[in-house]
Amino acid sequence: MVAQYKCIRTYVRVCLAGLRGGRRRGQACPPGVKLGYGEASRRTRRPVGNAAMAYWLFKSEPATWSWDQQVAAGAAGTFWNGVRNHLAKKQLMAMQVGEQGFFYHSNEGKAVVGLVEVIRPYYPDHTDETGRFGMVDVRAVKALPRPVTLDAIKADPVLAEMVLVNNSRLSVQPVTEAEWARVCALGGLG
DNA sequence: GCCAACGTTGGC
DNA sequence: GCCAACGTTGGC
Repeated sequence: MVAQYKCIRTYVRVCLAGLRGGRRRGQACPPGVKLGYGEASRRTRRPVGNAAMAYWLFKSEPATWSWDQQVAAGAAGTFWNGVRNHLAKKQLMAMQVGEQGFFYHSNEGKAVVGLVEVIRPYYPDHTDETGRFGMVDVRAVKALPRPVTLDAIKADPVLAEMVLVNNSRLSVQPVTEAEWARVCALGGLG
């Protein structure tokens, strides 16, 4: 295995490049190779042993981009472009691959209709001429059996602190674990 | 760096 | 379609 590389240094460099992400090379680093400490933190940019997952909410006007379109995009997902607000950008930048978010229909519908998963971390938004904003890729995970309406969210004391209630204009929002569980329950999941 | 004017979002 | 809330812009 190692012999295919000119030397062990080249081999380790290739492995590290794979770990840093960017494009997947299709091959994990073979076992038995010590990459040294810091591997996990390089992978996740989070302290080792802290696997806390964050939750999010993505707003979209169905006339612009609907849940049905998101579902149709399938496992390959789509980029979530168009964010032009620095607070929303901050949320996008904090997202980790594998984290989930609500898909919320604003204007028409006004309800959480499904769950999405982040499948690519923050990278530049090619539709932003200023070059200041970025985006992530998301894919549809599943629809809520029962959409959770804004009215239902506002009526629920557990959800009184949701950003959706208090700063409804923010297009990408953080969601607490308790809020996540509650909305999922109201939607007929879990 | 303040702040008025303006534009946009999104609930109603 | 109205308008409150919020963010951005640009003159000073």
